[in-house]
Amino acid sequence: MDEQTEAIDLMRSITSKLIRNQANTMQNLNLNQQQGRTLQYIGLHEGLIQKDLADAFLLRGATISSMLQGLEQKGYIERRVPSDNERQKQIFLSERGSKVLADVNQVFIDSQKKLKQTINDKEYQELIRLLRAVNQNM
Amino acid sequence: MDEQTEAIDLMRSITSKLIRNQANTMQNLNLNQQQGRTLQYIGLHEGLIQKDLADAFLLRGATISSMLQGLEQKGYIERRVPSDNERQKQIFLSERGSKVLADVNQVFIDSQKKLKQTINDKEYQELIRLLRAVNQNM
DNA sequence: TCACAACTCTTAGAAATCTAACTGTCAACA
DNA sequence: TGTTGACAGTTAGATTTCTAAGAGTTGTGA
Repeated sequence: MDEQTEAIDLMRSITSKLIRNQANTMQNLNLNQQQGRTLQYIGLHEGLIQKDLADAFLLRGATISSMLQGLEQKGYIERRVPSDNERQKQIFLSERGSKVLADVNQVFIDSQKKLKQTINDKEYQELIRLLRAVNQNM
Repeated sequence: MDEQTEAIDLMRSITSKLIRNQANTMQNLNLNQQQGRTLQYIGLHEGLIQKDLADAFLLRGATISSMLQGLEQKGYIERRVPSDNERQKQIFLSERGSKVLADVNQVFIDSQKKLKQTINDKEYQELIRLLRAVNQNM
C-alpha cells in the first residue's frame, strides 16, 4: 500500500467492511446505511431541523430533503413546521420509527463489537483516543 | 456520543470530512471520490479484471460495470477481452487517464497530509499500526 | 463427451444522491 | 417601513449505485 495515502486507504477499507457487514441486516429493515445513521441521529436529537442533519452528515440540503421524503413515506418519521419559523421543518420519530431504531442501533452495536475484537482492550482505548483527536482537529 | 458505537461514528465522521475536503478538487477533475479511488487502483494493478475491482472495493459486479462504462466514456480507461478467457475484461489506463491519475493522487496525498497534521508523529505511527491491525482482522 | 454448475460481465429498472435553480420566509438596516 | 440579502427547504434533471435477472464462457464430474 502506498505510504502517502495509507491512513485514508485503511479508513476507507475498514469502513467498507463495516458497511458490508451491516448490509444484510439493514436490507431486512428496508434501509440503507445512511438512512439508518439518520434515524439514529434523529433519535438522539428529536425536533432538530433538516439543516442540522445536512451539517451533521456534510450532505446537501437537497439530499436530506429527498432522504427524509423516503423515511416519511416508510412511516418512520414525521415533519412539522414550527409555529415560530415557517421556513423550517422539525423532525420527529414516529412510533414505527422508534421500533425500527432499536433494531438499527443493534446493527451498529454489533459492528463495533466486531471491530473491537480485532485488537486488545488497551489498543482499542488508544485507537478511540486518536480517532477523537483526528476528528476534532479536522 | 454513544460509547457503544463511538469507534464507527468517529471513522464515519472523519471519512465524511475527508470526502468533503476532496470534493471541490475532484469536481474540477470531473470525477467523484469512488471514481478517483478506482483510477488509483487501476494504476497500481494494470490489466486487472472487473471482478478484482468488485472484490477490492466490496461492490457489486453491476456497480463496477456501470462505473467503468462512465470512466471509459470519459476516455480515462480502456477495456480488452483477454484471448485466454473471453468472460473477462482487462482494464488499462489510457494516456489521458494516466494524466488525470497524477492529479487524483495529489488530492489523496493532500488529504492524508491534512489528517497527519491533527496529531503528532508518534501518535500518527500508532494510529497507522492500529488501523492496520483492525483492517487485517476484520 | 456432455450436462450442469460456476464464473464474469451486462442490462433493466428502481432508488439514492448530486448540482443548479427555484419558492417562500425571516432578519437587518437605511 | 421597505428593500435586500440570508436562510430553509423543494424540485428538476443528471449521474451513480443498487438488486434481480439474464447471456455467454469456462470448468468439472459422471
